[in-house]
Amino acid sequence: MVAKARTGGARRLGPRAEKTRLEILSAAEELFAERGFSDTRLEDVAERVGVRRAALFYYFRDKRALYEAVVEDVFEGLLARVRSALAEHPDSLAHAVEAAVSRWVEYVWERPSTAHILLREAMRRDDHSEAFRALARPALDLLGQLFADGRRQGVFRPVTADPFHFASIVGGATVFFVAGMPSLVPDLPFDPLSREQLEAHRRDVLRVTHRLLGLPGLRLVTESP
Amino acid sequence: MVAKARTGGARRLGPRAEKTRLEILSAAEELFAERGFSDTRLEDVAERVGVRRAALFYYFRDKRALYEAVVEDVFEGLLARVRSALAEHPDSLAHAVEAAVSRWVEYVWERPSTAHILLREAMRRDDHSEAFRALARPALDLLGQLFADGRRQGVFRPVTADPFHFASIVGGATVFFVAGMPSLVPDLPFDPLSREQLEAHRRDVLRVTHRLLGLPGLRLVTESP
DNA sequence: GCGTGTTTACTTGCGAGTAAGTAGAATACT
DNA sequence: AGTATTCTACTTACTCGCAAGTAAACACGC
Repeated sequence: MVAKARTGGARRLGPRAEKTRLEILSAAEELFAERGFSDTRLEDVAERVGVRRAALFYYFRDKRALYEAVVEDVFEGLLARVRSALAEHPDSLAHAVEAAVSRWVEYVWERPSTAHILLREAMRRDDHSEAFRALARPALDLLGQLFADGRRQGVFRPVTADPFHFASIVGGATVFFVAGMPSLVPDLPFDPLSREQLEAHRRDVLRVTHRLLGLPGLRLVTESP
Repeated sequence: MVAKARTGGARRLGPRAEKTRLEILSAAEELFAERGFSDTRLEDVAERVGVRRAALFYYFRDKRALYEAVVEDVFEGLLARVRSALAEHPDSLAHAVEAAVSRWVEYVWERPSTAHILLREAMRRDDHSEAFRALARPALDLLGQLFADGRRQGVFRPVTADPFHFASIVGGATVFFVAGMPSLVPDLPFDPLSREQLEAHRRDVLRVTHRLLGLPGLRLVTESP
């Protein structure tokens, strides 16, 4: 029986090849983020890597599989980041939430594909990527748990602090700030994605967090003078 | 000289035909919103209307022109709505802003295509639709003017109340609430787009508005007991 | 029998996926 | 060591299907 699946998926790769694979992944991440799935030409991905289109099929079964790999990569990083932020403050829920929100904002800013791809995935009416669901589920559970704890402990506003609405606002705000506003408002006197503006955004989002959850008497950790 | 442009654009239409044109526009609005430009098949638009695909070209020059028409339609409505809300409170900026935010949330909720299409337009890296820019510009000017007034009158927080960041948060939150969350969190125990949840969202967004602008001592108009 | 609205039946181009071939490195064989 | 063989990482050159756009014919009211 000669190898049936000559093409695509998991196989052992030499170190050289592993590098190309990562380059493909990263080129694809940028393009999928910028243009979305359908408007991304594999031709263009290949060109960025400096390789022929057909080479992509050596590493990934098809376009979809490449996309899924990208999604997985991006969201795994995100979830890990938020988790680690929460873990930094095991004693204070309020501080943990602040840290998590802060890190969320930073991650999205550092890797803007996150914002674009998250938005694109969120807008799909048909079913999501395998990869996406695999990460969305635990993320939501985490959030749910957090709110349950926060309300039980009396740290969060009793009734109106709701994970769903909180996530809409904080999630939406940052994702839109990074992925939407810059192109929406094209000729600004400042760079909307500069470090400075990021800090302004984070400050606002923390204020909002504070207000929505009703965190009692917390000075914002990163508030500027 | 026989008619050169047999196809597309502006022409006088009988009342019957005007109706079909509107049906096409509305079917296209839904599909473009759901799937985006590239993933929308004119075939499907036609089918919804109960007409053959080729008929669309009688009313619109090409796919792009149809899309532009949809965008124009949606955003004109939005801008008008917000303008009229502002006009309702010529004496109090604070109330005017609250009304505008409230109406914005409602409009997006009533016509969710707004959220989807706005997001899709905002994510484009290439240049926007003619129709979109034509509406974005005055909307932004309006916002800028509003903030200038608000700060001059001392109604808004002096330094940190910035139109760009404010729009990121309030705009992003609502748009994401309507267009993103429902599919992001698929099996919720409640309908995220019910009237009830809308009210919860609006309440939160007004709180956020209040906090970000530093509106002095305003009881939220729609706060529930 | 003429314009307005709609159809059927094409053309065309583009982009995903495939098949087969190949240079060169790695490994095996004597 | 030197030659043969196999594998790895690609390339070139196709196929194939789909969806936009076009041309010409056609229905139906006036």
